[in-house]
Amino acid sequence: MAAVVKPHIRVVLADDHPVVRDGLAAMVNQQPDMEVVAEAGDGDEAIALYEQHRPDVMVLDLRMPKRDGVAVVQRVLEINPKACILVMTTYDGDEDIFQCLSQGAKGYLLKDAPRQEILSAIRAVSEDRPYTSSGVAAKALQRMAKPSLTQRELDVLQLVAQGRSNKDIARRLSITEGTAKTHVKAILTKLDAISRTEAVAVAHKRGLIHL
Amino acid sequence: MAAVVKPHIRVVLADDHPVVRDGLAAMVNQQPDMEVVAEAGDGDEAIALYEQHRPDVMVLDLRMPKRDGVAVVQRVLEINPKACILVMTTYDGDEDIFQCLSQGAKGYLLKDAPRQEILSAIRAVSEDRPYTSSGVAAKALQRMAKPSLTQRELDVLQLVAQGRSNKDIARRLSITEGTAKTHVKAILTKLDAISRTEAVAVAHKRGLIHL
DNA sequence: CGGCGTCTCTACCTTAAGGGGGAGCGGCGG
DNA sequence: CCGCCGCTCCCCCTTAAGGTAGAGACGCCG
Repeated sequence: MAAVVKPHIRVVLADDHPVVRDGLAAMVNQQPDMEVVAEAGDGDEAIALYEQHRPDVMVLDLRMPKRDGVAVVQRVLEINPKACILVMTTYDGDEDIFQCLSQGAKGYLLKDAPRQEILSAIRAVSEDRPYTSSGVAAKALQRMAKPSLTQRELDVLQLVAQGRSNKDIARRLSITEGTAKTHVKAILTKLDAISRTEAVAVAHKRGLIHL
Repeated sequence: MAAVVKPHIRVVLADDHPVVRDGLAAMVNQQPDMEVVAEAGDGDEAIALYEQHRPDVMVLDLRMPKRDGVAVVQRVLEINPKACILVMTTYDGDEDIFQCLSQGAKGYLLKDAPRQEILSAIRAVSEDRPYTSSGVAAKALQRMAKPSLTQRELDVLQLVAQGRSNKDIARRLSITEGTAKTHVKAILTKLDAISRTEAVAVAHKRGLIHL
């Protein structure tokens, strides 16, 4: 076969909802310059299909069974550091998107974006141009200004969100109750919350935790 | 025009994500006996398009801007008590589905359902047969066994989930702090939680509140 | 009408949570 | 090498939260 003048953008989709995959596939396959070559329903499948098909673009849902978007981005970039990954999510408060982008995902997209935006995002990423949904850049700046939680604090926050007491948290993390309180106090300060329950609300809104 | 032997099932879709609407539309329009006649992106639009097109089936997302699924079900059934509504949601813990079903929605569906299930649900509802996603019946029974919260308790719970203190809740609801505590205590008992934070976690898991 | 559930309020008591400090220790980078 | 940061632990103190118990007012339904 001779060289094709206008090669298709080969796309792999990964989303746990069949209806979303169908929607994306319909949109993509309607384009003359795009083609869906595989669809994955969970994180493991996404990685396997990436390796198998080596697509130009991978469209990846952030929340998936077995392995979430962040982990998939990591693994795929290990396989191919030049992989073009477009991360998709439902909620714009998701903290994970920053993790994905800083790890090397080329683009980020909200699921409620209109057709045109989704398609142009795929095109941009396929040409190795970064794409970020409107407003995300602004959010990134806001986020930079706000104090970030340490890993330990995120561990504690997770347990707080489950309704655990300081004593309970201490037991689970093998630390003293006093230390647990210290972490909780740090969390309250950083999230600008008065009570642990408010901290959970704030953290959830910012996408620091997923209930 | 003569009578049609096999009339199409006319469907109106309502979902705030274009990609989901596309997916559903692609699935439905591929069927020889179905047809999407309109698509809505929010609750108000959904009601307007129902009135305008009088479809055989309305597929409705539970969480939508402007007016949520419960309100749309109510309004549409006021317009046409025989309307066939299929409610769709992402999370199976959603308490609202029971409200929709008891209000007269004909079917309930999870968004991560496979193509075949979605299509057969639409067919069932179009023939006025109820359809419920597997496991929902079981959940309904579980739910019946569990104590339900009063409206006032739900009001309090909502504020608790926002991280408000008892005193704050009392002010906002124009009651005394003691009464607020009484309500919170009732909530803790009914949800089988030790602390307010755990109550929020449990309530969120059961879909009693949306953060 | 008489009971039942809801919402309201009360008092007392125990425990957990939050605020304000200080301090030692290990790693990492200037 | 020294300082910064994260993790750990400790003190004391105030306040909020949770447990127990009782009671009055209203509306709904058998």
